[in-house]
Amino acid sequence: MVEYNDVLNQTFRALADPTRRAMLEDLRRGPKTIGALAEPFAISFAATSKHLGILEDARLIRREKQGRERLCHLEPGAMQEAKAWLEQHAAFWNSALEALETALNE
Amino acid sequence: MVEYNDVLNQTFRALADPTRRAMLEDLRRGPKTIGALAEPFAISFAATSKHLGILEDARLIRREKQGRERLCHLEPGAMQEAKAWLEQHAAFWNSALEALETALNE
DNA sequence: TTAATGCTCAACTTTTTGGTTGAATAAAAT
DNA sequence: ATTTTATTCAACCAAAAAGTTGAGCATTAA
Repeated sequence: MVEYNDVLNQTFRALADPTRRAMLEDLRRGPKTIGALAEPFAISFAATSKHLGILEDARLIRREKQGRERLCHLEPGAMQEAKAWLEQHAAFWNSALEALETALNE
Repeated sequence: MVEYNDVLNQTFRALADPTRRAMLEDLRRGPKTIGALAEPFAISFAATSKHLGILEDARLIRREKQGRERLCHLEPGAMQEAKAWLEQHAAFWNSALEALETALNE
């Protein structure tokens, strides 16, 4: 396997799982404990913890110890590179389609 | 595993692999045959064909039969949903940061 | 102090992924 | 007509991912 951009790899991989995306969406409503995040899913606590570990490795969230609980927060910034990658591709298409349009109008 | 958005799943999964991202980037320079796409990588023809199958399933490319070769083209549009997802998240952060800034300026 | 709660860790299983090789197919070149 | 070229297919393999269960560790509540 090629390995030249770990950040993009980790980000896209983290986002490829619907459970993890749902957790990120959940966290937009504010910080939550692991238990609260696990609740909507039919998976074990440990599985949830693993998903959050992947999100944390990808710097998409941060886990903060708070007494015996752990609060998860969204982490800004990590998504930027992935977003930039997609936008660059979209830009390619926009310009390609514009060129086509221009050509058709001639 | 939860399964409520196959399009996002497939797109992000397809983009999570660096070989596949490199192939997409390669295709921005114009359509290429499978052989040409395989060339920069130390993997077999069959492996390349599989990667392209995943990209095709995700509607990121299209394979067009052309004689005994197959030309691959980038496919616009499929990336939009993934891009929109990321932009929505980024927007969340922008507004959160703006709110913070406003609060600090008071 | 003991019991319960919130979470992680370690070991294990199953499924998916990314790769291989060799045979099959279809078109092009000889 | 035969061979070479371009690609796919099928069967397989190893490693990674996603899940499980049960033990272990802090912290809080009784």
